[in-house]
Amino acid sequence: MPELPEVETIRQDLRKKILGKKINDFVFTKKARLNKTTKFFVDFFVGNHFAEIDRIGKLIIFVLPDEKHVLLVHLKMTGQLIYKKDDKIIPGGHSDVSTVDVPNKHTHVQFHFEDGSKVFFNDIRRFGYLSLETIEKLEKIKSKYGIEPLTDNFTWENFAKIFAGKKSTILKALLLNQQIISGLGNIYVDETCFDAGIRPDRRVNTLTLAELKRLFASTKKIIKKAVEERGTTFNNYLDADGKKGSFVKFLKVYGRGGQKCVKCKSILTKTKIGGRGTVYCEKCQK
DNA sequence: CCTTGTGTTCTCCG
DNA sequence: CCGGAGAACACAAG
Repeated sequence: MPELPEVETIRQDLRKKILGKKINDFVFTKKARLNKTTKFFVDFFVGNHFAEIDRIGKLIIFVLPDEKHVLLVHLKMTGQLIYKKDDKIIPGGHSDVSTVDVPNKHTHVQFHFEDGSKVFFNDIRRFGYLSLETIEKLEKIKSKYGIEPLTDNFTWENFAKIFAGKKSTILKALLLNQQIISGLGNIYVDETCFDAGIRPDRRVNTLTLAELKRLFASTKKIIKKAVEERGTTFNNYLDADGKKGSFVKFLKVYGRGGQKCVKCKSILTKTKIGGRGTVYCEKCQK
C-alpha cells in the first residue's frame, strides 16, 4: 500500500529521471482511469514535459511547464510507477534490479520520452487514477490536506493543536484522516501506535500529555525511517526502479496478527478498528 | 467474504 | 432544532 514513504520514494526517483524530458508518446489501455478523454491526454502530453514533481500526502503532483496545469496521480492500493531506461532484454530474463517486467497486463498508461526511456503506470485493482487539473483546482485539493510529517509544519505545537479540540475520536481514525495529518495509512498508523505504546482504539481525549509526546515522536521517527528504507513492500509496492522497499523488516505489528510481540512475546491481537484491519499488543500498548 | 484509501451519508449530541 | 463532529457506509476490483 503506497503511503507517504512509498509515494515520496517514487517522487524522488522520478524527479531524477524524467524532469525536462520531452514526451514523445502517451500510450494507454481502455482500463486506464483518466479524468479526461484519452484524446485530450494525448494532445496535452505529446511534445510536453514535466517541469517538477511534488507530493502532498499520498498524491503525486507532476507539474507542467505552462504553470497552469498539473497531472495528479494517486496509486491507491496497488498502483505502481515504474521507470525503464530502454527495452534491452537482459539475457536470461530479469535484470538484476527490477523485480517486475514492464509493460505487463496491469500496465494501463505509458509515457514515452525522447531518449527512449519510459514510465509505466501499473495497477492490478485499478483503484488508482491519473487526473489532469488546473493549478486552481490543485490549490483547492491541497487545502483539504492536514499537516505533513516531513515538513517544518510538523511541530509539537501543531501536533498538540490537532488533539486540543478533539473529543472522543478513536485515535486510529484520527491518524488515518488525511485532512488532519496527511500521508499516514494503515501500515504506519499501526506501527506508530506500537512504537508509542498506545492502543489504536484509545479515545483521543483520554490521552495524557506524556502519551501525546510519545505519539508525536513515534510518528516522526517511523516516517523518517520508512523513507530512509525506501518504503514498505508488503504485497505490491515497488519503487520507480521496480525494486522493493526495505522497511518491511522493521514492521513490528502490521501483518503480524497472531504472532509473538517482538518486545514481550505475547500474542499480537488482530481486530478491526474504525472499519480497518488493526494489529496491536495488549501488553505493550495501553 | 476479504483487502485500503477516500468521498459521501447518516447519526448523534450539545 | 441546528451545526458540526464523528462514525458508518459505499465504492473501486480481484
